[in-house]
Amino acid sequence: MILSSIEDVAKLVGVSTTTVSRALNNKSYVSKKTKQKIEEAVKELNYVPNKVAKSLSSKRTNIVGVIIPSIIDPIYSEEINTIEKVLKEKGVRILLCLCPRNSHQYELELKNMLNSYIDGIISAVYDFPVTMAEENVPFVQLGGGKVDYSRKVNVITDDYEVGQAAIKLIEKGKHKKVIVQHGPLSLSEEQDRLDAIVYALNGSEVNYELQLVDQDDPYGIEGTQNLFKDFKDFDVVLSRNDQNGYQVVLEAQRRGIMVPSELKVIGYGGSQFLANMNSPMTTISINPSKIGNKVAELTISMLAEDSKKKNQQISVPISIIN
Amino acid sequence: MILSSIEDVAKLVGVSTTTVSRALNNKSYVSKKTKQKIEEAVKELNYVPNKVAKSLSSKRTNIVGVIIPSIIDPIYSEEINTIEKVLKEKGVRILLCLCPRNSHQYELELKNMLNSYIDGIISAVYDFPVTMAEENVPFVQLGGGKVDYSRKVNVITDDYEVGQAAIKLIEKGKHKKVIVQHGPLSLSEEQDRLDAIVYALNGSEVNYELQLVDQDDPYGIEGTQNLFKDFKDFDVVLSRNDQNGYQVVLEAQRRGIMVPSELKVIGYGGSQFLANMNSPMTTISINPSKIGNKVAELTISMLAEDSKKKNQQISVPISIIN
DNA sequence: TTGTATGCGTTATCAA
DNA sequence: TTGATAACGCATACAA
Repeated sequence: MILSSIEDVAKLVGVSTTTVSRALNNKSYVSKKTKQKIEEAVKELNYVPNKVAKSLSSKRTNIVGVIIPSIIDPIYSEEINTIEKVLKEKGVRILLCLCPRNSHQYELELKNMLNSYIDGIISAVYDFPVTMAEENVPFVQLGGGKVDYSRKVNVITDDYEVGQAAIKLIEKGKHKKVIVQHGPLSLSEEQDRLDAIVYALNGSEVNYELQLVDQDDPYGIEGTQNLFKDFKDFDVVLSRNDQNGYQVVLEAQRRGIMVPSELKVIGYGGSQFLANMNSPMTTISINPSKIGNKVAELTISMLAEDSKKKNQQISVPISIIN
Repeated sequence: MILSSIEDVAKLVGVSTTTVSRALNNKSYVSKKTKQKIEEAVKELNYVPNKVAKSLSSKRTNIVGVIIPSIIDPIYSEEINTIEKVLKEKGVRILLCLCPRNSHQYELELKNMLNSYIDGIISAVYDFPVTMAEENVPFVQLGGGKVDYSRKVNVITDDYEVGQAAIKLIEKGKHKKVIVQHGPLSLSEEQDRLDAIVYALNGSEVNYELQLVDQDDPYGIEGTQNLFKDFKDFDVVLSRNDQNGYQVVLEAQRRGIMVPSELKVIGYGGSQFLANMNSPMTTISINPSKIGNKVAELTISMLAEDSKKKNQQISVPISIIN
């Protein structure tokens, strides 16, 4: 494809590229006459400024990298959906990068993004110490359950709140045994949330057991099989996410177990997608759209200020979906 | 953030930038000695080549723009998931752009992407005549039901197949009335698929009615309400997508209608996400992961060949999920 | 095997 | 109000 450059426009009008640049960017004074001529030439040549060149000069791309572990998970879909829309309004676009939580791929991805096309990073993958690379870019941590002061900006869901919500949903003395599902505890996010939940459960004398569920089980199928295979006599499941909760409900129904009367299933997530599935579980919603909104706002302000000093830790309140 | 440039490396080693460039890109011969020195300097300075500069010079970004109407829809999530992974292996990254099907936003988005950061476009939004802009970029049409020869590369689901599959699922003479859901017919994709289905239904003397469902009803809630409000005595629903199908099943169950014995619900889509929801509907799966794979492959080959001449229209077969 | 000069398209600085 | 020149960081043609 042959594209016209600013020089083509300049030649056509008979001015310098400087003048064209000024006219198009409304910098300093350009006479109305030449400005008009330039605009005509732009149309005639179908000229569009080359953003790569612009970026090389300005050191700005108006692109942010977004790193998430999965786009299949409706929580992330919903967050990304909001983030993209809000950022777009501000002329910021997103470079999407899928990266497992615990892999060394992350460092590569990060390094790849740095010194490249991005003005900042939004990442839901943060289970690593802050690297030097990361340190020098506007970085927004998307999600997590504990404020991480080593990172400049976090938008989290307070694990303590989650624990307290869980204990409120589990009426004391009424249940025999709670199964608490969790992902691999090598991931700080998993460990933190589990800690908060266990803390809450211990505080209210509830009998519970832990179930480790695999990371690579996006639909909660395997976790559910194992739940019913490995555990007995439970009447509450605090599932790792709504997908797992949904499957637990399905399996319970297959086995003729009434939900929630005989088995209470508590989900975690609260994406609109699963909320509309009408599963008889109760869900602790992290309000993904709100999180997305906050993340986008903070990203915008970080980019605008061009000062990486301002630390902000924001916790988006949870809510309960029945 | 202060980044080191190729010149910093060159100075440190005491060679020219040309030599450094050659050493790092393995072009022509560089003595082992200097090469080693350069590598050390790179490490010391934590040098990473600036991709923007690289792109300005090479006219290549290794980024493709991906335009889809929604990331909430699991069909697109699943496609994007595959596309991102396959492209990543080849060093290609994706700029994600959400854009409604029928809005004029599309032209803006397209223009915005052109002359900017992308080597090509993958788009599930194609309900417009081919614009001049689009014409000059490697363009892959993601989805659709009819080969569109005006576009260079399509990966589609053959509407005819869909119609034939539908008619096979609707046993002749056994059903009273089929409701065929469809989106706004101003969208060619909707019109084409409906045509194919109607053609199939007419050919087998099945009684049917059409229901227009809103585009902005991502979970199929409203469409389902209207279905039961506006139509009577139907015993098959050919839903617009799995989300609608799922909701129809839910509402039927609420009303005490047995699915599928009293009401047969046929979904369309076949994302793993919904397939795992265990809804008693039958789904015509377009096999989104396969589509994503094909799209990614074709994209890679288009970019590699750097020749936009080769037209390819590929139809990914459907399958039935029970 | 290495270096010089030039170009990629734009913006900013300094002059006129 | 306009223009010449340098700079952004890298790659390549041409020389040496």
